Amino acid sequence: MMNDELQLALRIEDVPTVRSTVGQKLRKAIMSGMFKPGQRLVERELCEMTGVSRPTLREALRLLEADGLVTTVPHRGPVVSTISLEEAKQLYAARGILEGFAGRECARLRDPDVVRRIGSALVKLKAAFAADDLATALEAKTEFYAALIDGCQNAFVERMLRPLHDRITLLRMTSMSHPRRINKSLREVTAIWRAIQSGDPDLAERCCVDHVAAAAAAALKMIEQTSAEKET
Amino acid sequence: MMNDELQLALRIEDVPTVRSTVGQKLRKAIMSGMFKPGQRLVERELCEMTGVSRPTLREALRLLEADGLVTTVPHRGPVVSTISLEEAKQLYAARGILEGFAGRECARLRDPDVVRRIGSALVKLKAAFAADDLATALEAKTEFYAALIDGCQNAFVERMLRPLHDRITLLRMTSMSHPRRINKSLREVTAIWRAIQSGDPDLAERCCVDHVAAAAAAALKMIEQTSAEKET
DNA sequence: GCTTGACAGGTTGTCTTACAATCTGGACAT
DNA sequence: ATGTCCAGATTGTAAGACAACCTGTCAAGC
Repeated sequence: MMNDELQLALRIEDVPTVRSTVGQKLRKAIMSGMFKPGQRLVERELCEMTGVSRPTLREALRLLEADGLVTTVPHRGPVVSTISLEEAKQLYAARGILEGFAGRECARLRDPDVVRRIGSALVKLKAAFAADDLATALEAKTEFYAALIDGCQNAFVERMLRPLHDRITLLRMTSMSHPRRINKSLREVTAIWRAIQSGDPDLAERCCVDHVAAAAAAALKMIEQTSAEKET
Repeated sequence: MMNDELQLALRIEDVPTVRSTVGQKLRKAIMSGMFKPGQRLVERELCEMTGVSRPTLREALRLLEADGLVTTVPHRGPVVSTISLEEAKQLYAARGILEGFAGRECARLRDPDVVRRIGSALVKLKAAFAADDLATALEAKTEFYAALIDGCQNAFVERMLRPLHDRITLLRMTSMSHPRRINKSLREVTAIWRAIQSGDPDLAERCCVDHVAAAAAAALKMIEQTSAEKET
């Protein structure tokens, strides 16, 4: 007989309820820039767009709220979350801690499957970079992080890290960060991979932390620049 | 004129909407052991208990679900979350990372107010321990952690760490951990405080990590014991 | 006896409608 | 220009309803 918990876990993943579907749809809409940070999300409009009722839509909004993607102001309704410079710093700091741990654990466990996934994501990333294909590069990077996060074998870290990544892509929406950093970034993620492959936890953690720190520096610089322009 | 964001932040905190009130009520009910892990939460019963309508209640449940306090199985409804031994390990690991960071940051920033709050929580804890007053001791410990979490000045870490603590008290509900560890625990938190007070980030981090590791060891032992008894 | 299948009851998932409380923006008066 | 107040718009919440689905029971068949 099947393990009860496993059975439940599968069911939770597999059964797509309307609210989770709508939640995913809205999440994509926000992260693709269709809804911009600071924009109000009027419930009735969203209902018409998605074709669901208000109660269901509101439940879906709670999911996004929990991930920090939208902020609901009482009696004013949901708004796509904005982020201040200070908060952005904290966001990257938090990501650095967790991703450092993920890297360390990947190197410690050295699961062949994980190593393979990270490697293939890297190959794809390099190819996309060489071909100047930014869309594919973004996709490859997503795969890279997904493998890294899976690889640390910690459901809690996973559940915390995914929203942070989402928030960061949302942040990029604000700051329109140009991926000119891609070359340096490529070297950094390659270093992470090597450290994991060679099973060096300390090095892997350091590489991850450094990588996030570098990304943070670039992103924050961009934000400062943007907000400085706004002042003018 | 008041800063817009601050104004919003205050409003979000201050205006108690029915759903957040109900959410808090349910949270307390779960964490006080009124609802036990694994127990089904029938929506209509909860409606009658809290006196709110089903849509509102369901939104409140989404909040708890986001914190991991309840797990909603499609077409079966919400259940108070249970935790396996493996998950408990991951939970403590995640807490260790974040709390280590919190300790490090507290020591680095050395905010006088934070140091004071931690100190007074410790005094209260020691007094409660001496008087064998477990309720007050628990309260003091909550204050201690609250100060530590506030002190790291990172909203994201805060938002991640609080649910973890909630989950751990829920876990204690399962394993009925006797606080025999309190003496050792007291020494550990005192060490954390000293490290923070003396402004030694590395030491503070290590103390926090050790403290969580010790708590984890005790709790996991208890869980293993409990589940072993269950087998019989 | 054990497994399989169908049935009944209960619960959730979702929709519809409705209305009070509150916010927002603008007209108006000072 | 500033403050006040009103009307429109939107959210917060309630109530009722029904289909889909799960669970456990009970009978039929191997």
